Amino acid sequence: MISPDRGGLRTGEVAEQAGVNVQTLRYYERRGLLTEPARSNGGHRLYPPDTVALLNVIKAAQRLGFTLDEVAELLDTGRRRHPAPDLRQRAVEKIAEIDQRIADLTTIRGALTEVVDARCDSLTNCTCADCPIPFLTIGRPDGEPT
Amino acid sequence: MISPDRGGLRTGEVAEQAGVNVQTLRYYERRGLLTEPARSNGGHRLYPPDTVALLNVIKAAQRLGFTLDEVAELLDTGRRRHPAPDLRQRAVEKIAEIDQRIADLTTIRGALTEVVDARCDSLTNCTCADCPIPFLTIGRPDGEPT
DNA sequence: GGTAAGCCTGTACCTGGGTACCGGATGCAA
DNA sequence: TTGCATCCGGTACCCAGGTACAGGCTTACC
Repeated sequence: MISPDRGGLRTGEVAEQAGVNVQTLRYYERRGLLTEPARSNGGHRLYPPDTVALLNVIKAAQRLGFTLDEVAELLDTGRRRHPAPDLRQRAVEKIAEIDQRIADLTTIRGALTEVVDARCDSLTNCTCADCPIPFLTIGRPDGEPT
Repeated sequence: MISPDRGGLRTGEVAEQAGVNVQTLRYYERRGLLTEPARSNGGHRLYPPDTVALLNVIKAAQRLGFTLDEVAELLDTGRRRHPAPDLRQRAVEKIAEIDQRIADLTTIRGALTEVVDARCDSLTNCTCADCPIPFLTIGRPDGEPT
């Protein structure tokens, strides 16, 4: 089952091999993650074979918490052969972001635990003693009382 | 500066006291978080005074990580005077969700640390020895190789 | 050359939590 | 009664990351 060489992979082939929707390929092209591929005489896209690997890299970067804009930028600086301590720099920043998110979630978790421990039974008319709900000040923008 | 009693608070008053946009009140009404208030002869909404407190409760619940749909449901079961061990139950489930999110973030953090430690310099053409990027299998749906 | 699968562009839609704008009606104080 | 602030309903828009559909063209295979 050797596929015929037409000078590149077709959208459907790339999409299937990368485990991605066909529409997503065109979406990534619009977003600048994929450069515009060659075309057949009839106007069909013909992707270079390493496109599949590139898509896997993109998916890996997404799993690392980078947004598509960030991935596009990283790929772009890579293409331009910048001096590029860029990736490490970005990774360090991402780690800080993640630490912050974990800290926030931990705070919220603590508040939820309080709600459970106090045996709150209602958001608005909780009958439990020392109900913590009115005092939930997590991340409240101002210190105003409830 | 005693405001005249017209049988309820106007949207602008509620919005200001709750620190919320006026549009948000109508949005919450559509979403079922606020019941439809009484109206003036001219059709203007007149909210009962405890609406401000209710909005604070909603905001607190949001900060705990509940979606608006979940808050609406919790308020609804509260209104219907269900037996309602509901809130506790939901809180316990939320805690489990949060634990999962923290675990995911921790995994990602580990992978990012690897990238930083290995001194990766490019997403696609990293020149570092033992580059971990191709092996980033975090949360990959299938075990297929990169 | 026929036919079906695949691809093309363009546009609209989805989730979640709102925000903004429009033209017209109301509320309220002077 | 006049004038201005506020409110009304309806609709469109924002973010991110896609997905879906319509109507028409190309490619591939027999």
